[in-house]
Amino acid sequence: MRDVAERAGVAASTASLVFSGRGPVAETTAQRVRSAAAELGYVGPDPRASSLRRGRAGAVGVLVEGRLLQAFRDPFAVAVLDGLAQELDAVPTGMLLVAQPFDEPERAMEAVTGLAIDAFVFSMCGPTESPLVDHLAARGIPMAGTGAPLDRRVCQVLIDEAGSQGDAVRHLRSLGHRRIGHVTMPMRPVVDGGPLRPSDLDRAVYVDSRDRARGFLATAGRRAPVVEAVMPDVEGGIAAARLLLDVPDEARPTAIAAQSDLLAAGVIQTAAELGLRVPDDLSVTGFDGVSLPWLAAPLTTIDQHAEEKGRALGRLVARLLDGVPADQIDDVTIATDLRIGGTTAPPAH
Amino acid sequence: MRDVAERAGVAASTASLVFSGRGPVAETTAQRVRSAAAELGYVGPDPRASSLRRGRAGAVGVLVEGRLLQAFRDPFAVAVLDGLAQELDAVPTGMLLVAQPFDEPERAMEAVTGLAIDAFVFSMCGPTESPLVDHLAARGIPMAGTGAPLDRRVCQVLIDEAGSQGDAVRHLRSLGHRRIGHVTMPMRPVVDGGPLRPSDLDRAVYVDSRDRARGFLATAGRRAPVVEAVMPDVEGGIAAARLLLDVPDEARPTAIAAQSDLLAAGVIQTAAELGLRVPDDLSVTGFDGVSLPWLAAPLTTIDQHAEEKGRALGRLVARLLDGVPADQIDDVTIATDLRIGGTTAPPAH
DNA sequence: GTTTCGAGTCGAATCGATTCGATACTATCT
DNA sequence: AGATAGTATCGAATCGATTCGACTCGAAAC
Repeated sequence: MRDVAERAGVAASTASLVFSGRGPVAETTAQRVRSAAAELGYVGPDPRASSLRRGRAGAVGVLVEGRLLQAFRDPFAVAVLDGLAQELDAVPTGMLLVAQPFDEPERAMEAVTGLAIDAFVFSMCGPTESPLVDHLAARGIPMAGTGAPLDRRVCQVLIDEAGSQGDAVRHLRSLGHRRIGHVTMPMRPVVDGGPLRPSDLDRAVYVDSRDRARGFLATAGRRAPVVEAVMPDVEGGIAAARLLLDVPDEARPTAIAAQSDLLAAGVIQTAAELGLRVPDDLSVTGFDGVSLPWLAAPLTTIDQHAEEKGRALGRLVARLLDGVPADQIDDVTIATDLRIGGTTAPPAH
Repeated sequence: MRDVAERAGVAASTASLVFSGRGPVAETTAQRVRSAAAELGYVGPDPRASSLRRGRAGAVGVLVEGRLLQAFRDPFAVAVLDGLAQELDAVPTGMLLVAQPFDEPERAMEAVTGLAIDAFVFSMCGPTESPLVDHLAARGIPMAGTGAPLDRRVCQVLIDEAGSQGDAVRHLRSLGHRRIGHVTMPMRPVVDGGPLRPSDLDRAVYVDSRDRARGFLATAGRRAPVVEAVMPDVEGGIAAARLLLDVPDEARPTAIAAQSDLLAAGVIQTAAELGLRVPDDLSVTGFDGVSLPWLAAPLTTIDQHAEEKGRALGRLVARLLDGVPADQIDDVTIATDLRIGGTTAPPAH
């Protein structure tokens, strides 16, 4: 920029004003600077230097737990991210993906340590605690999340997990179902899956799965069968559903409430494999309210307005970037809606 | 850092050596510096300053065309990104998402202008040209892509689009199919969709869709019916398939080659709606080779090894970051494989 | 005819590290 | 003892902008 300024016959500070657009510059001077820049092939201030001086990097970190491939397999995760992107785009601020492998969480630390970011987002509900929080707090980087990590330094966008899951179960009960099963998402980064006892919930580190399971038990009864999926995807739903459905008729639930739409899709597929018709022989509810155009019938589900959730998160981040201290920002709660589709009906008998 | 150095009784340069780990420092000195840092609550060098001095930002830009929600709906896109992330994680380098809305492509320019990045990746095959290329080249930022933008300053990871699509068609022909239809991805950012004439291909800006269509026509015959989908997703496939299948029996193709697995899923769904059995009444091939666990039968498809493609891209980026000039790096071509599943069979009559 | 004002410009300080060459000191070898 | 090598540390220059207060100058106000 120094060269450009020299060539235009102005001080470097004036050239800076031309490029940044703040401060008064005569139009003729600006022209001269711009043409000097063009002649020298200068394409604008170096973002690195600009970022140092301004104290702004123009990007926020976004944590992705596990592998991208797996994290983004869920349309819900992507929808939240999309909403977040919409709001951040207006700031404007970029999104810097930070991977946190399940097997070596400290990798995320190393990555974050060297990254120039203005804020950090835990966009998916991950573990209740994270070493990142202390580090970021020490660096003065504000944080936002959706339920986790549980720390008052992290601003949250929440939903009523337990209550919403209860809504789904109440819908099933109102249809007449009494034997209702539950398929949960994993309760921690790596799980074996399989039947879950109520007491197991106390060791959960993923609050969303845990609280939904609690909501389920509170509404369906503490003896209702609960199975934890190994992964929160269709395959996970298939495997979990087999445990619930591949049993003698009299023991089989007449309805299954799954903790996500993807899991519900797996349940539906397993039902088909076992010759059970949905909703005639088995009612299925999901959770999330994402679009799954490949399902034959629209899913009965709890719509948690993923995109809006992401936007709310983005607005929180925008306020944090504006300098509002985290402790002056109230957590936001998004309302959820029971959306009745074609996968629930009264039980056959 | 100055304060930390002072407190530890060393020069700032020595403290820097302690934190960066390069250069010899006596263990006792290092200890002193570290404990001084701990006492002062210093958590390491400011990435912004470090980035300015070192000339490295520790992040690469990744272009996302359109909205995240839509771009990441395709597991193929995510798988490529995942492979990319794997390699970049080893560098290590973060991924900075840069959105390029269909309606205002210049937004991407503004975003990129202010971002500190060391390289740029066009991970999905986008338009043949992009204004970003000139800008990034001027800033000396190396670029890599998968087929687009077509510019010798952009290193490419490619597949044989036309030949691979031809493989799928040859498979169908070898089964005895003679009336074969084709469902293409969009040929430009915004399209109306619908029947496509061979001459339309000359106006395409997405090279992958175009070349696959050319490969199709070369193998299936230039009069074979081709329909362009409005979006490269399941819904797009459904709508396109209706145009091909909802016709009198004698005009209906006995097989459809889709340009992506998602489109193929849409074709299969439409077939079901119309009472056509797959593969008995209609054979369907996809393209990509991604995992779609919600499909009843495994799809016959062209596996283009998405994750490996992403990793190859990542390795290219790693070399560029190592300082190898773009013109010294040869384009990489990934081999594709025809993977025969349960959606193709000889025609009924 | 002075004062006041504001637009436009500039110089210098600053953001917070990294790096290079110089220097001091210790250990090893002849 | 003197040369040689190697280790540890330091000072100063540098990366490339941004920002603040000071300054100039012409026009408007009194």
